[in-house]
Amino acid sequence: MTIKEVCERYDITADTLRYYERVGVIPEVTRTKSGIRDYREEDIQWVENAICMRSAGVPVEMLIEYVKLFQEGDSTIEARRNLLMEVRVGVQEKLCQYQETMDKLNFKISRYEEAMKTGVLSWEA
Amino acid sequence: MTIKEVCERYDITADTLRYYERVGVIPEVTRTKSGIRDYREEDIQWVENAICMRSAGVPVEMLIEYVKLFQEGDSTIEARRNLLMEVRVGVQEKLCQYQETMDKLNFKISRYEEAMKTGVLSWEA
DNA sequence: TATTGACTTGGAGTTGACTCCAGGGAGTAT
DNA sequence: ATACTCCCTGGAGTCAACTCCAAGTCAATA
Repeated sequence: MTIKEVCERYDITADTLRYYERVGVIPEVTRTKSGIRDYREEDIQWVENAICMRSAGVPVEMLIEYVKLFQEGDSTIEARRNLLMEVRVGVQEKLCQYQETMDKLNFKISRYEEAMKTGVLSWEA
Repeated sequence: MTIKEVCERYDITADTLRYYERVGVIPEVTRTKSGIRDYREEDIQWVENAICMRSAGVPVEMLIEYVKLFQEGDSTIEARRNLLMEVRVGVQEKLCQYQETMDKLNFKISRYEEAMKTGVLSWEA
């Protein structure tokens, strides 16, 4: 799979994909003999993973750390699990904040709808 | 309430509070006659709101727009509701992505726990 | 009244995560 | 074999959102 196909499939730019590889958010991608990236199944799994984690705000730093540990082999299993658990704490916290904000937004919007129907606005902010 | 007290209460820096005010994420804060910020109930409501929205990744730009509309008065009620609905779409989308990432993390972590118990690792990434 | 510590401003600097670009190679269609 | 479109690299540039700083003011205490 060429870089372009991956871009289209995941709606991400080629620059970002190359950047991820360069800094180590994903391991080095398979290449053709002339040096062109040829994303195999495994490479794509890493790309998918990176996109998923980044979409939840997991810092690039942590993804790099994970890949590094992964490449060190089975002796880092526990360290990887610990890292994932640390990531999870952060994501869970953010998830709660997003939910709280959703609640607040729903409340505010309903007040606005009310105000628009009745013409009454008994509040601020 | 002094800026320091607000900082401590919301675990935010004074620089950030001043920045929010400067760019218009919150309206101008009440001052003492000598020009020192004295956060009143209403000011604090705005601060709380800003922190909540920012914690869900709502762009500063949108908060500024909201405050601007608010200050234009009742004629902008509908515009404000529309803005909030636009914000809600973004937050909802992010909320889903966070949930998806949580699921993935839980799955990965459980696989690691499994591997640590059994010593078997039949997977990658 | 002198020091201390918190407050003020405007502007410059930092950070994380991309995003763009110049200069050059490669593979296919005409 | 020329054009066209894609690909490559290393490095510089951009952007949002802070974060820091210098230089000065203010208020409470020794």
